[in-house]
Amino acid sequence: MASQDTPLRRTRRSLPIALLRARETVMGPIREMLSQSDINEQKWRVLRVLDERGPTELTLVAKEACLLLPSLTRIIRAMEEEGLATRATDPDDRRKSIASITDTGRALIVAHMTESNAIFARLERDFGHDKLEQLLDLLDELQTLDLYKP
Amino acid sequence: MASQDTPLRRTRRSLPIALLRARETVMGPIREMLSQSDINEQKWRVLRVLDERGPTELTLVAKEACLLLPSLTRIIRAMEEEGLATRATDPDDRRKSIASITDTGRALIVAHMTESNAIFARLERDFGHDKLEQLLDLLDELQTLDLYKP
DNA sequence: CCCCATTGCTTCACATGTTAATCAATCTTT
DNA sequence: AAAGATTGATTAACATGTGAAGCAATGGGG
Repeated sequence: MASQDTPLRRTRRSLPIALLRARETVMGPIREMLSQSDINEQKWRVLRVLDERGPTELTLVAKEACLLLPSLTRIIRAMEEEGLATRATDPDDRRKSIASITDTGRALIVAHMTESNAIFARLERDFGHDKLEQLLDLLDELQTLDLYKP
Repeated sequence: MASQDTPLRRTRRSLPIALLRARETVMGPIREMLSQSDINEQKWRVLRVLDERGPTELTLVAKEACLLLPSLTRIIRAMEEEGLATRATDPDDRRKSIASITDTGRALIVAHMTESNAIFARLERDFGHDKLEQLLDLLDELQTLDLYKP
């Protein structure tokens, strides 16, 4: 019984948990939106990267979409089969594979753009423009830290 | 070719991506620490919840540890087999299952507490105490929003 | 008491996350 | 140019994420 009277770790606000919950708040509505198209959050991120950057090598797609390469390998294969993306070998370095979005993929973005914009408009309205910018600034700066043991 | 010259969506800072990257920055060192004990991030979260709250019903554990119940079912089963947690049926409501941490589980927390504290100390030192508090405030407030379609 | 909706949890099926191993292409070094 | 190291990507194995279905226990009306 003594073991549950004295937690070994102080109860305090946990940044990892706060980040998880905040993500859930923002992504919940996005996931709901995407569920109407048999597409998920990861494919949506890849689509947007390919749309914004044009043909892009997989390593960079993974970095931009916050995916590990093994995950991206599977996802991009599925997206090829669904006609959302195509791939080609980089002629200058045949190790590299370069992915591109298709017109079908673009159509999918178009189909969801209005609602996606509406979700972020609600975020900006309810949270406040300045606080949102402030939050993005803090998160951007946090990303630059290196917390691994010195 | 025209299709890749005109991204359909403006390139702008993405909150979902920023949250993912920030999480990676913070959790990377934690994962590295835990990898020395055959324990992962999820089990670590569950351990901490059980340590801080004492015996807790699974639904609440899931909420606190940011896990869905199907995931928790598997994780807690593994933790039982590893001797990190125990379970019992709530006598007042036999649908509920109440989980508790074991001494072995507590020992695991003790084993990592120094390094865990060091990681968060580096975070506070490099990021700044005030900015960290500010970030936590913003994230806490973000969590309270409801962005689902009205 | 019985129907029946609800709650708490589990199971299932499939997708992604993660690490390590593997492989081919490329680069470095000699 | 050959040996060794590195890079880009895939595969494999196992864990978690996720939505839907299922099941037992509970709680309300009628």
